[in-house]
Formats: sequence, structure tokens, C-alpha cells
Amino acid sequence: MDNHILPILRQCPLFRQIEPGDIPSMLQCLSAVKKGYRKGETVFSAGSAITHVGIVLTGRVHVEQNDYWGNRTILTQVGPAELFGEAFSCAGIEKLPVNVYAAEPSEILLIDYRKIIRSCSSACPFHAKLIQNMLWILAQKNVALTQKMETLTQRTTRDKLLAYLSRQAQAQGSSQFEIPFSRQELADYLSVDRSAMSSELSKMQKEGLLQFQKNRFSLL
Amino acid sequence: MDNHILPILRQCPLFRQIEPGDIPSMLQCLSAVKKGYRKGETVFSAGSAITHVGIVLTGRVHVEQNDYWGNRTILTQVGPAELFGEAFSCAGIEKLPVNVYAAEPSEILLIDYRKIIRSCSSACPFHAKLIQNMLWILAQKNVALTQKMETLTQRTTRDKLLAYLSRQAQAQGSSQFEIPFSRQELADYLSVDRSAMSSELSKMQKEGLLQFQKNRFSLL
DNA sequence: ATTATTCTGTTGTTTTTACAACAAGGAGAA
DNA sequence: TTCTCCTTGTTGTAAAAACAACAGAATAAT
Repeated sequence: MDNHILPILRQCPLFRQIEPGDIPSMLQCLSAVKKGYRKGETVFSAGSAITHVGIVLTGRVHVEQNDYWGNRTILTQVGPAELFGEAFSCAGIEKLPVNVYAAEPSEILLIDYRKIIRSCSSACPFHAKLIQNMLWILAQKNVALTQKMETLTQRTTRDKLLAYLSRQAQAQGSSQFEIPFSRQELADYLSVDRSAMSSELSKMQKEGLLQFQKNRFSLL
Repeated sequence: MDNHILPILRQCPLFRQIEPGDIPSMLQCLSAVKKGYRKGETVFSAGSAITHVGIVLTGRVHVEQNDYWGNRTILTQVGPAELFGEAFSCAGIEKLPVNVYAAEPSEILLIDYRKIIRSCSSACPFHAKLIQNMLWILAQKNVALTQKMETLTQRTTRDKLLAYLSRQAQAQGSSQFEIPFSRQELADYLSVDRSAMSSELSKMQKEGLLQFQKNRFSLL
């Protein structure tokens, strides 16, 4: 396993409060495998069995849902040192209900989920910590989903935008910030029409509510 | 602790794969407390510190979110043997971002969250199982939130209704089923206008898509 | 039984969105 | 550079939702 991934894994919540020096041997124990993906390439596809958890090393992936009628929604974006797929594996879902694909060229670390929650042997002291960390990660995701719901429950496109943008400002600690989505992606994330959203953004800029150039926004 | 609650707790996912006979002593160990609530009474209120997890014994509670502008949204309904509040306690959220109130007269079992995840002593063999169960519960909630998102991302009221109703039918294993919401509650759950929703339901009935009387629906 | 209150359905008006079609700008490839 | 493709903004139209106001039904209270 390359050494350049260790600094990333130290940031990963799965390895929280674990000695960085212990990580390499844990990766062995977990049979972790690194894989590279091109932009747009599928990491997990809907309908398939889910046995692995992914950790983004570089790049970013999107978790998307496609409903009956082919409407696509971006559920979450996952960036470096973050996990994806853990909820579905842990809940024992047999068929994955979502697609995961690389939003840009990405390196992903894949870990068999069962190796995380089942002790490899009673002598391995790491698993207790791993499970505790997994508990925290799942709870955090839960809270994040609840927060996303706050934007989705807004009735108008404008209110959805404001809810999303003000959360981004809060999360990045500044009224100036960059968003990790293109316009189409943002529309898919907020479940609104792209052109209507674009026009609403222009209106809001004219009204002096905010400013933007490309992906850089500032709230006023 | 009354005996009539034991059959309920046996169904509770927190005590999954735990000998029913062991539950009473575990409740002692967890310092579980039973409380009664009248209809509409607050169980947890937004802004307060969250230290306890709730288990519904009888009745049902609603978890609701109130945004800046006073719009109310019902995030989830929690029925007998189900937990609530576990994500926020586990994620270490200091101030609760939601309200929890009894939707009807309810009995709730309150458990200090820290007693669940921290071993009372290394001799207590139950905690490992409790933590495993908590992992599963959090993952399940995650999946449930993802599913709810599928209804919220529908653009039209009709599609939201169809997404919700067909999931209910699926969950209850029959095209005839009862929903646990009044019209106003359902509208708050789906984030739509009540009167528009009511009128849409009537239209759908006229078109032969479904039938309903009070809370009993059947999809056709 | 009677009254009051809540719940549900209905209708009309205004606002907002989705949809479609198009033009300008930018990025990347040949 | 030139060409192509992709992204973004713009505008007009049709569809849908939000809102408001009201009437009848169901429920609870006296």
C-alpha cells in the first residue's frame, strides 16, 4: 500500500483515535484494496450486492438515486477521507438502492465490511475501536441526512438555495465560499430544475441577496 | 419496572439477540426510567441538551423540525418498540435540532445514552451486544432517511403521494393499508400544502388510481 | 341532545415551477 | 487555431403548487 495515502487515512473518521503507526497493519488485517476510477466511472451500481465500504482517498464521488421515472438525484457528495456505502452494508441491505460514481478521477480504498465489524481474532484490540468509530460515523451521516432534509423540505427553489448556501457558509465558516457542484449537479442535489434554478440565482443576485462567479458564492 | 413492557422490549431492536430473561437486569444497569406523556406533550425540545435515548412503549411520537420561518416538518414517526434520539446523542450533538412530542398518549422508556455505549464494567457482557445492535439501528435509520428522501425529491404532490403510499403498501405487504397520519400530518410529512394535497387525493380517486376512506387507503 | 371544535374536502386566484428551446461563453481535442 | 462539446444563463409558455376562504362532516365537550 502506497505511503501517500496514510496522511489521508489519519483524517478518516474510521481511524479516529487510532495510532497512525497502527494503520498499515490494520489495512492488512482488513484486506483493504486501492482502486482508481476515471471521471464518471461507476464504483458501486444499484441492484448489486454490497459487501464493501469505500473510503475516498483522492477525488470525490457522488451517491445518486434514480427513481422509477428516471429522475436522478444526488444524495450526497463524498470527499477525501470520507466513507460511503457503510449504511447499506451495515443494515444488511441485499441490493444496493443507489449508484455511486466518481465525479472526478478518484482513488478509492475498498474494505470488506464484515472485516470491520467482526473481530478477526479475540486478540485484535483494534476492532472495538473500529466499531465505536463506525457508530459515530453512522450517527454523523444520520445528522447530515437530517440537515439535507431541511433544504429539501423548503417549498420554493429560492428557499432551497438559501438553505443550502447558508449551510455551506456556516460549514466553511465564511460568507464567501466555494460549492463542490456544477449547476446541473446542484440542481440534482436540490431536486429542482436547472434552468429555473439558474434564473432564480440571477434574480437573487440582482436583488443583492448574494453574488457569484462560477462556483464561488458570497452571501450578503 | 412493570412487567407489561417486557413483551414490547423483546421486539425492540436494541435488545435483539438478547435473552428476554436478561432484559430486566439490563434495564437496571442502564438506569432506564419510564415516563408517561399526554397527547401533544413535548418529550425532547429543540435547543436542549440531549443525554437520553427514548424507546416508545405505547403510543407514538413525532420528530419534527421547525425552520427559520416557522415551517413545521414531520421528519419521522416513531411507534412501539422503536427508538428515537439515538443519532443526535451518538453524534455528540450538543443542542438538539428537532422537537419530539407525543402524537397520542404515550409511554416512553428513557435511557442515558452514555450507559449504552460505555461498558459499566468489563465484566458486563451485554454491552458488546448493545453496541452491535445500536450500529444496526443507526444503519437502518440511515436507510429509512434515504427512502424518505426518495419521496421528498419527487417534484409534484401527486408523485410524492404515490411514492409515499406505494412504500406504505410495500411495507405493510398489501395494497390495502392504514396510514398513521391525519391529512395535516401527512402534508407536514411530505412537505406540501394540505388543501392542495387533499384536492390531489380526490383527483387521484376520481381517476381510479386509488381509493380511501379516512386513513384507510387502497392502491389500484 | 346540543354546542363547539377540529378535520377534511372544494374552489378560485396568484405565485412558482417545470419544460423547452436557444444563445453566449469556456474547456478541451484535433 | 479551429472545431466540438459542455456548461451556464435567458426567455416564454404551460402546468402545478401555494394560499386563502369557505362548507360540510366528524369528533369531542357540555
